[in-house]
Amino acid sequence: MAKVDLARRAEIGREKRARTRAQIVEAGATLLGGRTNEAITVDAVVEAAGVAKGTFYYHFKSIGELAAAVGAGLSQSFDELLTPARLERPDPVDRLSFAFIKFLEKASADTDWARLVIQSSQSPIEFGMGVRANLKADIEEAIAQGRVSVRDVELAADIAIGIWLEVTRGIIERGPRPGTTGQALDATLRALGLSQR
Amino acid sequence: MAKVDLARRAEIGREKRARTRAQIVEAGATLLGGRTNEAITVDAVVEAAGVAKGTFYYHFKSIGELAAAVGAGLSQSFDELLTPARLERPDPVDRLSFAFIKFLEKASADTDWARLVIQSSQSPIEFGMGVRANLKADIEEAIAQGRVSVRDVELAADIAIGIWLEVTRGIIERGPRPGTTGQALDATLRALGLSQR
DNA sequence: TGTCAAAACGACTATATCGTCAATATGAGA
DNA sequence: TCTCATATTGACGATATAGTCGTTTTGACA
Repeated sequence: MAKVDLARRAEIGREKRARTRAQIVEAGATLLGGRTNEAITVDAVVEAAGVAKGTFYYHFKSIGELAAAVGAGLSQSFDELLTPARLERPDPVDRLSFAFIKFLEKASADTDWARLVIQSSQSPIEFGMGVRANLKADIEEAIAQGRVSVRDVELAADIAIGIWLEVTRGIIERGPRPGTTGQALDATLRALGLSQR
Repeated sequence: MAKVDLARRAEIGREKRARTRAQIVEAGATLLGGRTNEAITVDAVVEAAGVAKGTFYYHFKSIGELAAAVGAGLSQSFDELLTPARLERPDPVDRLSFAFIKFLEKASADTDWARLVIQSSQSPIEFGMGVRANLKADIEEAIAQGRVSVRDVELAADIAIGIWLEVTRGIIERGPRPGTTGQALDATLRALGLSQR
């Protein structure tokens, strides 16, 4: 009777499910990044993803849940950009500088990604917090070493994040310019009052 | 026959019109500042303003037109904050510093205003452009005097605006802290590589 | 090739929001 | 008090979007 392997069936299901789900998440990311101010609709998402409406609700309970999934993907892209190089850098300022440059290069190369980050930065609910936590840890370490003139960690984080976000907006708006990345980093380090090691 | 003064009638109308219109604009400003991500609705505006739906459409063609009116009011508040003091300051760095401090103080004192500015900064369509133009003029003058190490005016503007916006977000999020305003200004001047006169 | 559980579909109802318009209210001056 | 141009009202039909659900398709495996 039990001739079918139910576990295998479920696995197949999971794989197919993952493909379609990825389509929807990608469409959602594009729409979320490109919106001006009005909210995105389920109809717009399913049209962009090329799936039926029922399929959307099979995968997500609401647009909010989709947005959360997009945010999770964004978090992952940040981690992938950073994690490998973080461990091998003992100096907090090196880590901070590396991340700053890396993110800015990514934004220059992938405008859609940049738009999405900018949009997501509006709601600091979950995604931006991880990045900020890393940044704050680096700054705190540098402060402890007496190398930062801005004493308030939160303020220092705001300064670095603010410069990064607005420079990224500039790249989106006016395109990447040679030298911008390095100059932006230098400006940020000066702003924090960082003395070289 | 012509016993009524038509011009006077029209004036009365204009006054009453202005009052109701102001109510709607104020409600719109609150909603636009407080929104998370979904678009605001006409129904929400009329409820907040305490007027009927028809009244909204009597004054505005759409939500977009209301948003434009709110943006115009915001522009005006910036000008009022600045203009009187701008003319009597010959030094561009003084002007820039004054504006930076003034805006930050205003944001600390009036959180609703700050929220609205943050939200409006997303769409650099018209409102933010005036502020940016002033800022760029000041920076350009300082660059011409050889006092700024960041040579790209657009980048310099992005840096100053970025710091201001994110510090303002911090104030909204975590409340104003003593010393933040001055430290943020110092950091901005360092970021731009400004040497004192 | 047939089976079947998971996945996808899309038509449908419910609800929200838009935008209109005929009717009513307002209020300064005659 | 009456007039009337202007402003305000809110019910209404039109449209857009949300969310449901019975039906159909898919595809690995027996």
